[in-house]
Amino acid sequence: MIPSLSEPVRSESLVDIVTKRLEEAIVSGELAPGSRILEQSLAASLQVSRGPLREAIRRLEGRRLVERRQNIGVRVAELSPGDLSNLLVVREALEGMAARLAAQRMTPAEIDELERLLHEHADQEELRDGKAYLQASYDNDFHFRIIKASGNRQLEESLINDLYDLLRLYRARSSKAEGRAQKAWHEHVEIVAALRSGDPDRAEAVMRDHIRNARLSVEQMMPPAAHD
Amino acid sequence: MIPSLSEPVRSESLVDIVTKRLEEAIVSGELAPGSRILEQSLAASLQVSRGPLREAIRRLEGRRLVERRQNIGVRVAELSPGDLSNLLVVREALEGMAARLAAQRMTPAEIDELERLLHEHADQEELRDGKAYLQASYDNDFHFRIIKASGNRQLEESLINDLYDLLRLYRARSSKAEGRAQKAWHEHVEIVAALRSGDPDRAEAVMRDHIRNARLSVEQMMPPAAHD
DNA sequence: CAACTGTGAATTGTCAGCAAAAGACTAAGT
DNA sequence: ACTTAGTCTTTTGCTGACAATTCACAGTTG
Repeated sequence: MIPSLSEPVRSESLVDIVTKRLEEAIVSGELAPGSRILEQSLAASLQVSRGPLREAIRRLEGRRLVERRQNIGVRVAELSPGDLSNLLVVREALEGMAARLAAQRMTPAEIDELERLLHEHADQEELRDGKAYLQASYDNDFHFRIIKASGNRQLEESLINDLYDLLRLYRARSSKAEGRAQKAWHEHVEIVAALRSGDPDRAEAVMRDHIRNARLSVEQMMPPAAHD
Repeated sequence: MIPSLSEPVRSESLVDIVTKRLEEAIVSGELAPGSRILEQSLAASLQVSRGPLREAIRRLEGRRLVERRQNIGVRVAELSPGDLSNLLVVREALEGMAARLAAQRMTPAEIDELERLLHEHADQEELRDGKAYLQASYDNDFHFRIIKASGNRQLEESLINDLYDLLRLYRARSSKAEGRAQKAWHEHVEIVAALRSGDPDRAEAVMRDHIRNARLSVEQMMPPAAHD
């Protein structure tokens, strides 16, 4: 494809590229949580010098995706089961609010689109013969749409740029709870219904229930000693 | 004071020092929102080379306190009135949740302490002869205590390390609404009462009302055109 | 006189090298 | 055998220099 002439020729800075690459590697599990990052070797394999790499790492530090210890080195952040539970509490608060705002702002057309997504996924799931399965991309898409429909840019950034990245840190190794998929899908149906009703209180309550259930399901699978 | 022997002798890295210094300068208004940061001159005045300064800036980038544009430079983040309003919505969601959790965890002694803070401030305010005044340090202290009492480290970091810094960006230039001080104090009384009752729903509702009122007060003072 | 082009200064982006700290390994001593 | 001291290697922290880009301003042209 020929790029538009109005677009800049030059690509982003090395720091931007490296940041994205690292972010991708971390949330995908390519760089495992807790694993150490060696500047020299990583810089070599990315074909950049240590300067830009260090700056990219600093940015991820600000977003809590990596942790640095003085003169020791950088590690990919590691979430304890307790941290995960705590993050899901934060998510419950924020996405509950997002659903509240979305209920007041979403157009019927947008809600239709959301419902279409819902049924499309239901069909896919039937093909899989009832096997517990909840495709992450569908789930993300469903939630992202509602978050974006909130019309609150700060809320959107807090959730999508910060919180979801941290959550994916965990999701990279532990898959979703087994029996949750079908239940979660029905909760999505409830959410769409609440959004269509336009009732902010109901939308927030239903969304919070949904995320709270996800948290309880996760907590049930965790070693009880690790709850703190 | 003599430092504990178990503490390291060496100070933090230059990046850590510069990060703190910049953060302080930004939230205090010493570096005004929207103002440009020149690496060379700032590095010179801080007596460090550009490397550590750039890394510190990258960290603040990750926290959205500064914004960088390719080959142009770095600016201190600037919040529109709409952004402020949006941030207060996020705060309402998060601190509502913090109050909910705190209601279930705070000991009577902690609540007494909170109440002591409340009345101490009331006395100070009487001395000021009814003049509308809400000391920022008191207000922060009040809210911080509840946030920390939530026992949720992720929630605490989201609020204190991220959100409050962004909010202070704005507070640096526009002071609190005039008539709010007394009302806000009474709302604080309500919050303490709710916490003492141990009822999570009530605690969350009262805290959300409090922050929502603050937002509405701010929105009233803003140019209506800027609400988006 | 307006608009465009070209030149130079200022600023950001990147790199390589040096200094300092931490970690690993060996060897000696109790 | 276990601890301790010493040395060597690896890795991080920091600096200065160079390259690339942007911005400001003057000169030129229509």
